[in-house]
Amino acid sequence: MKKNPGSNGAGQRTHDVTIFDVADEAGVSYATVSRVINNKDHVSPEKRERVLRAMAQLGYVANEQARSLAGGTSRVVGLLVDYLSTSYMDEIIRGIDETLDTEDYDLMLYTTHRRKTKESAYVTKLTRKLADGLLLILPRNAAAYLETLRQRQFPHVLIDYLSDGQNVPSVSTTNFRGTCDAITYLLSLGHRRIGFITGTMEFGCARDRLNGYKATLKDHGVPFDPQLVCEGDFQQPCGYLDSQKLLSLPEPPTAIFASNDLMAFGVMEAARERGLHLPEDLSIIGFDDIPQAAHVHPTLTTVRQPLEEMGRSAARLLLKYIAQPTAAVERIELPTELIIRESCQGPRARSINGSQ
Amino acid sequence: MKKNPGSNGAGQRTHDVTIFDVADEAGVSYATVSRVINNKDHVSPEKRERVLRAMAQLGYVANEQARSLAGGTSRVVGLLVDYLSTSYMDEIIRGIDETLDTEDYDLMLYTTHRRKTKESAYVTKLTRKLADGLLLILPRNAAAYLETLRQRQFPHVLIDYLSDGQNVPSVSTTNFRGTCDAITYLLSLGHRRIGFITGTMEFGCARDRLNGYKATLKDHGVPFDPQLVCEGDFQQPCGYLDSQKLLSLPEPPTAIFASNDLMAFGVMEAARERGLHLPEDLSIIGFDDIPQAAHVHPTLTTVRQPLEEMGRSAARLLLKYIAQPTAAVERIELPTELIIRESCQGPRARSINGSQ
DNA sequence: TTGAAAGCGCTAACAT
DNA sequence: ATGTTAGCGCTTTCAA
Repeated sequence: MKKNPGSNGAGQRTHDVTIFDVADEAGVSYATVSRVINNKDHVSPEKRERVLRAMAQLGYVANEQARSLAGGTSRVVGLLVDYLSTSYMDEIIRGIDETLDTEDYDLMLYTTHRRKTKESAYVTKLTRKLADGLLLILPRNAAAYLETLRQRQFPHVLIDYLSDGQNVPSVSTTNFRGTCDAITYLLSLGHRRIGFITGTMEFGCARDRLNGYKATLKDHGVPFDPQLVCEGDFQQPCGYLDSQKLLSLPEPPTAIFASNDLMAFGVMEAARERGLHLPEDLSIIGFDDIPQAAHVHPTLTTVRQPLEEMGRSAARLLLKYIAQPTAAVERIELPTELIIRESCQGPRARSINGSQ
Repeated sequence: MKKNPGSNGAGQRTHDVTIFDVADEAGVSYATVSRVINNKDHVSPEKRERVLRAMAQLGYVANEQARSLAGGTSRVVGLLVDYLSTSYMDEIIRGIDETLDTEDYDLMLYTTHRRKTKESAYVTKLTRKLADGLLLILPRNAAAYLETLRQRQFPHVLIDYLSDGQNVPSVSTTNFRGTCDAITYLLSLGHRRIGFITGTMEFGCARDRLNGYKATLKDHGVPFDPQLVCEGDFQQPCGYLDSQKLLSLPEPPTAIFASNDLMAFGVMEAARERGLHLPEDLSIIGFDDIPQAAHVHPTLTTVRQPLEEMGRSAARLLLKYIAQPTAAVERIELPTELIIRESCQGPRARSINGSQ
């Protein structure tokens, strides 16, 4: 006794409307309905029209689970992130969303909240056909499962992951170059003692930025002073703390480069608390250009990463791998751009040009 | 000619390991394997053991799509949010995650990015068995689909949604009471001119906070001055702008209540830019107690919402509705708590006690 | 306790 | 162009 469409004795609807009901209503076979749903050829305009009307009338909505089971594709993309609280993530996700949306893909979110081991567990789960592909933003433990992903030919793209040497599908930006631009700019303003607050050093992007700093100083014949470098963690409080340290130096920096905007905000805070005027007494430069950067005071000069575009590129690349899993590994590197706002100017006292 | 398990002529594995393979390996029927997977009774310890071993050995992972199709439950919960960039969201999501994780549920994320109409579209989609339940944080357009959800008995819980009067499953906090506490505190410090920056007024929580402000003033016999109220939008730049306005008043406030921490940070910025010392020249109080509140300088006095607990409660309530869809509508209201830190003190000049 | 068998709603190959 | 049929991997009766 099948819980059958149509025949519901009592007043209440017993089940959701299926492809079957639509077929009934339109007076065609349910294969035809399937064809219409999937926009296949070989359906007469007239029947297509009838099916469409029946669908609308019945309020048919496809059961994704069933489509997935039958067709082997879930139209879901897994997204693995550490945490969500920064605009950095939000901007990237916006880009991902946008791209996936046009292709009618959904996003499954897994936040590890810094529980490193969660990453692998989630990856295993997603891989099992729950998702068609996997996007990872700033993964911490990628090495643990990257090989599995590759072997299983499970489509995946990493965002902002730089594994020196490894050939992994990824989207990143010109971290090295971007930092060079920033430091060069500071140098051109006359700064010679430039403080540097790193990001979390386990990330390749953080290392690249530090390297950019060192290389630029060297290029310009400015000696590298290890005292001017503090290790940060990409969080605002750390920027605050590190800059305290930097500003307490016997010979403090006249400018500080923070490896992301959030830490730059911390620097601003510390500077202001010491009664320094910005940017007269201290130039500050960040990295990312999150929306907030344009809204602090003074507005923050920073190295812009095209976050939204990173998300879009990653999603597009992933979609490509989903369509053809054997496509060659691509490593997309998007250009950064120095956005000059108000937070930097020439150094006050020991100015190179000795003015004032 | 079925693409059959086991019999893969060539070297390569043709398919993922299924319940079928496990049954083969363990020498039992696949129904038994299903029983083991679902922790059902009526399986001899010995066979259970064998199945378990086979599963481990083969690295079996269930296909959630199939389980869902067959069993009618997807073990997925949909989460609808506007945007992600604030700790507010992250904290709540952390709580949701935690609870769902223990019950082995996954989270499907839909970010509307302020595109109001997206909400309804997503709700329809999720509803169609893609998810077992739906969680909405601060929905903007809830009225549009709440009735449908109710009629279909689709499990859903709204977070921080206050529809005056409507009986909707939800989790919120004592917005009114929390604001009263904050204003009372400011009053007790001697403040009489207290600026108020509202949240987005379309949200019930924002309205409740404003009401709390008005009620408290009235209770204490302090006349309400409309000039002291500015409409905000829960974003930092707005806090900055609104406080500029407030501080430019002929008779500026000696304290400002911002309807969330983010806007309070904006107030701090504006105050500092004007050369005001905090908290001597201006007391500032926020709402939320996002992690950052403890890390700014001065540390922010604020009305704490138990964000993570809100997430947990909402998830728990949703799980309950999933288990029994006809359970009575519950509206959970969690208590807020005034967290006193450094950003408030008595007013300087026109002090009540006339000291200094 | 265990196995056999019938679907869940759909896609895709195969007929017609 | 359209219909028929065989599964996708699993849960769940129903027998045994």
